[in-house]
Amino acid sequence: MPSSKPQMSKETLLPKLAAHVLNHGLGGASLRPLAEAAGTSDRMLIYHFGNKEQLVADLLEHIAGIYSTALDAALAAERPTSRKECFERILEQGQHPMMQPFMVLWWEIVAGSARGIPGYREAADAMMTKQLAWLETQMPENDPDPAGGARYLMTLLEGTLMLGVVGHTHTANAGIEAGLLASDLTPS
Amino acid sequence: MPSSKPQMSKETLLPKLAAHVLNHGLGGASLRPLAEAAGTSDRMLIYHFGNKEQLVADLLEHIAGIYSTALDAALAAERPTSRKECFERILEQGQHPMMQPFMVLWWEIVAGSARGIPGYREAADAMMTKQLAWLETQMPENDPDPAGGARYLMTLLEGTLMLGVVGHTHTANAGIEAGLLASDLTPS
DNA sequence: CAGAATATGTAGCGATTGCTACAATGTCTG
DNA sequence: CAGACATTGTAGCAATCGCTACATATTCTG
Repeated sequence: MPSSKPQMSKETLLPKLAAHVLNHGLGGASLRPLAEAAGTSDRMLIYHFGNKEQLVADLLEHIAGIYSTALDAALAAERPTSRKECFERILEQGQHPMMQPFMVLWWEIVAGSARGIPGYREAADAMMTKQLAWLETQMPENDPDPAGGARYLMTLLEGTLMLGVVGHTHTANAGIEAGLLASDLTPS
Repeated sequence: MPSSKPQMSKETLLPKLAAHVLNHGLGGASLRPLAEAAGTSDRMLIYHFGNKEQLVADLLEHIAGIYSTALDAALAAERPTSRKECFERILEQGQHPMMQPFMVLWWEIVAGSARGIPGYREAADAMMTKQLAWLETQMPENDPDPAGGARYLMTLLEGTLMLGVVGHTHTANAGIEAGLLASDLTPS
């Protein structure tokens, strides 16, 4: 019998759990469907994580880690030459259909963070911190204020994403056109 | 017996339901607690709204209406003199403790909109449309592009609020400082 | 090999979920 | 007043919830 024991643990479970959560949401997920997606039982999920709250917290931390490594792997080959170009590249990437499940989950994390559900805020904070650091590396080389500029672009980016989610892409686009151009300090 | 019949209906129920939802969330709300908060029974909620999905949709529409009239009543006495002042005023208002329950609910609505839950997107869209129109009336009198400026400020505002929710107020503040000042087209 | 510790299956508990069947009140219209 | 219709209470159903008790298997340790 060459079949070795599956030997489940938190670490082997979390990726499958994360995959399920990305497709079906986090708040509405219950133990039995989660367990089935991970090839185990609710009984074992409680055994490994203690309770559901801890499972969700661990899961959020894991997802934040996934996001972090995804950003590390997404360094652009060539830097943009203006803040506007930088903004548009990143926005395009965030709106890519491949990113959609993650974006849907992201807003759930934001909502959980606002409501103070344990684990949500820490995960959201970590992801934003990571994104900010990443964005700093993507700023135009000749930008006079890369740190401030990255924070500025990030604020605009998050606002644009939110408006997009509620069907106001046009509003954000017009806003970007009216404001970002005027503030693009990048020397041309 | 002078006590007249309460005569419940959708219209008399919705305000009490909205109050409960503002304090306890929308997604996690179940019929029996909602009914108790409204002084009735789950049986009657189903009777009046047909099913829970319709109840939530009606409730969201009602809450959007509340938001709309609140904005109508919140016209500033005097117009700001710069985009930055305009932005800061509105942000301060949005961060007022009184607004907190509404903001918490707002992110839940955004998350529901992203996930495509019926009714959420319509309500979110309506509230953003209303806020945009209101913001246009609050722009500095001498702004060269009130329409575009309002959309620009709104994008920045929503980004700032989101970053604040996840513990990145400092990031948004630095971004505003670095970007909004440079793009303030208002003649001084 | 014996016993301890770890890992897993089976079965179920009490609570809550949205919703319904049925009956009993009203209240309004003819 | 009679009957139609609108409103409401009581009771409960099938499903699902997080979680646990108990027994069994497996693996590690002495």
